[in-house]
Amino acid sequence: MKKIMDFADVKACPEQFVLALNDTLNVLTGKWKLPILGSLLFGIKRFTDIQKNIPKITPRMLSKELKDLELNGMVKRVVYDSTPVLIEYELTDSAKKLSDVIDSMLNWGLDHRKAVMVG
Amino acid sequence: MKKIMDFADVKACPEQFVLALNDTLNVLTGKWKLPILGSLLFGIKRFTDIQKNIPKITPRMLSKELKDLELNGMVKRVVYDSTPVLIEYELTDSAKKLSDVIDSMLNWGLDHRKAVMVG
DNA sequence: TATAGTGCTATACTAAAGTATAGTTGGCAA
DNA sequence: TTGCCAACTATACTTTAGTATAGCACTATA
Repeated sequence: MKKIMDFADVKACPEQFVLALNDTLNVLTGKWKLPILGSLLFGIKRFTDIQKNIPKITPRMLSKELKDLELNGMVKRVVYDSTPVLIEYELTDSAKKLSDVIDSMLNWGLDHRKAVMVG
Repeated sequence: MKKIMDFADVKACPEQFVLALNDTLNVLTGKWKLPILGSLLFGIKRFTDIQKNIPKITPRMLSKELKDLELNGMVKRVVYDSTPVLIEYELTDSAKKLSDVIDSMLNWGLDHRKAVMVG
């Protein structure tokens, strides 16, 4: 996997900051991460529930992205050993706190649109 | 160009919010946008100055990204009709305000790292 | 026995993002 | 007149991201 960012040469920015920023961008970018996080914000969901919220996603991508989000501590995968086996996905506390970041992105985006309109 | 996000089916989120969030992500994602913005945060720069700050970027990518950032109202390109012709790049006011967003991303990233370490 | 639902995986593909390398235009300095 | 600097552009390429389509293992229901 290639790193999205490479700040190695922007000396003024300490490495831990680069890494932290990198982490944040990584859990937000790509076509499907925000929709998935958005779907899970409304509560615990199963694979097919998320698919219903995001009809255009393929099972391959949903599976891949959920794995990725799990690896990055954004999503908890809970397996119920019932018949049939049920699997639930839920956001971690950390992931829930992302909404503050999203708010600030949203507000900047709205302001920026206004600024660009006015020119 | 393909859209990065497609929230069309996450009904709860009004379109203007989707667009604004989309805009914010678009000016942040990709391998080089943050390094370039970071370089310009330290002041007005010329093409080769930015290249010196970010040695690994190719002129093709720098040119492409600067155009993109200009189109998105993040960067102003000023041409001095001197000999030789000088060209300067500087951040717009809107772009400077991005540092608040970046701060919030940074803080979330730092917290998240701690949370994941402990977890 | 056939069909359908759940939670996926496999294979093959296209499209977008990024890299490598060379070349251009124009002036200028040695 | 050779070579260099600035600010790029052109072409070809590789890598990563995302899509399309099919199928599997298991169980329940008709």
